[in-house]
Amino acid sequence: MVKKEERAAAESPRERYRAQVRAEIKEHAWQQVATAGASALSLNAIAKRMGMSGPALYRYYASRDDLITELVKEAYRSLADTLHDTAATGADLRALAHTLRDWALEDPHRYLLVYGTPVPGYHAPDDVTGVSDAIMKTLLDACTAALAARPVAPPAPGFLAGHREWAAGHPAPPAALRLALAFWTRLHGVLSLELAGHFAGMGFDPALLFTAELDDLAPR
Amino acid sequence: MVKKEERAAAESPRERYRAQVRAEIKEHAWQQVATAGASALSLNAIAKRMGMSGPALYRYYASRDDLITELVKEAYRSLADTLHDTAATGADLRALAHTLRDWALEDPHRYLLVYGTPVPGYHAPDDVTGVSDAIMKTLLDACTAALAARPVAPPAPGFLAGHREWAAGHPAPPAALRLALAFWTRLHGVLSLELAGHFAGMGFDPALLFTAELDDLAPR
DNA sequence: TAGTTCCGTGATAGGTTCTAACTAAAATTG
DNA sequence: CAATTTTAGTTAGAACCTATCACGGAACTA
Repeated sequence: MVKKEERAAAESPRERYRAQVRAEIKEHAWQQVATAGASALSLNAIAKRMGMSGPALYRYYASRDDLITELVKEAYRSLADTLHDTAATGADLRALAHTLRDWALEDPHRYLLVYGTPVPGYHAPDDVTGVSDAIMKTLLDACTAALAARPVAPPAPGFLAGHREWAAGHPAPPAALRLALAFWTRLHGVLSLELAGHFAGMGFDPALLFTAELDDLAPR
Repeated sequence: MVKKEERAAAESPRERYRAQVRAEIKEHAWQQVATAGASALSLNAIAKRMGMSGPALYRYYASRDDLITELVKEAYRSLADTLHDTAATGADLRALAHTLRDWALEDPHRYLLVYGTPVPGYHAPDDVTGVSDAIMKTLLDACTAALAARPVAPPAPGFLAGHREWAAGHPAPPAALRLALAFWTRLHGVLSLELAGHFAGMGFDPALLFTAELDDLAPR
């Protein structure tokens, strides 16, 4: 009864098929999420569109929440990778912000899946904390660099002196922590209100407001 | 066939009964929203808890979306009233911000119902625009007063010069418009991330971050 | 008291997630 | 190569959900 599949990385054709079907399900799920939001995700509809009948999907995802969790994790990873790639080109904080906005506008529901109202019942799995840390790391790097290049007066550190375990040992000065937090919350404030349609009919371009907030965070 | 009920404010007992049942339904709905969020709202569950069977509720609310819309409008009104009441006592911008935060923490799902991810399918009715304007008016009043009392350098107006139709003819200077917008988006940024649990495990008090952002908006 | 209006019911249709039992095919084993 | 085990997908069904309809009876009106 010893598993013989321990032959390192060689995947059996069954596993490859399984992975492919899982990917196809996710693909349909993303399409559904992009058009109607996460709460409108229906396993039945996906199954029908894939030509198989309802319960078959439960071979691939234990539950609807499981699939949604997978989407959340993928979205998180996508954002982390996108930001990391931008940062790797030596981009500054401003470029990072525009990358974030582009990523959000590319698929608004995907952004809301990560940073919006938590979906019905599920709890964010522990897996995302790692990815979340990765996002925070690139953000902290950029903030540290921005402050080193132009030590503009930050919005005052203060309460962060004693609480920096969330930075996961990142060697960023308190001012960088404060800047990263402001970067995150302020840009999310503008972005989420824009994506939720709260600026509709106000007659100004949300992009300009985003840039204005960014100017305050990282002057050009 | 001339309606005789036009006798001013005298309501027929039927109408009173109807209004009372509608209120009771809303009460149960709020309770359900407060515990599990708007997407978990179930007409059937409410009916059962009220001791009557399913379809009876459709005499009082045409659909589930109708009930949710009612909740959204009520939440909007509640927020507008609360802010207005605070402002009426001569409170400044900082007090207004703390009123907002208290209101949000009092029932997080109610805040998310207004400013969070839009619920499944429905579209915000036009009724809310009036209440939204009322909120904006008290906010603009406070911002104008704050700038008059201490003309601290605002985060630069700029693009708002030409677009101020959303202020609904309010006699606020562009700097106040910019301040109001920053007030809204920044505090929402902190609040929504806090309510969604994104600060969990970071080891700092969200209230302090909120205050820090507020210090930047309206120095004490 | 007679008439009308309206509330609440049960039945029904169609939707969802998800479990259970069964079939059939494929991979692994002897 | 044959037998066995593992696995994919099916149908049936339970337990929910929203929403519509027709009907009986209660309540209000005149």
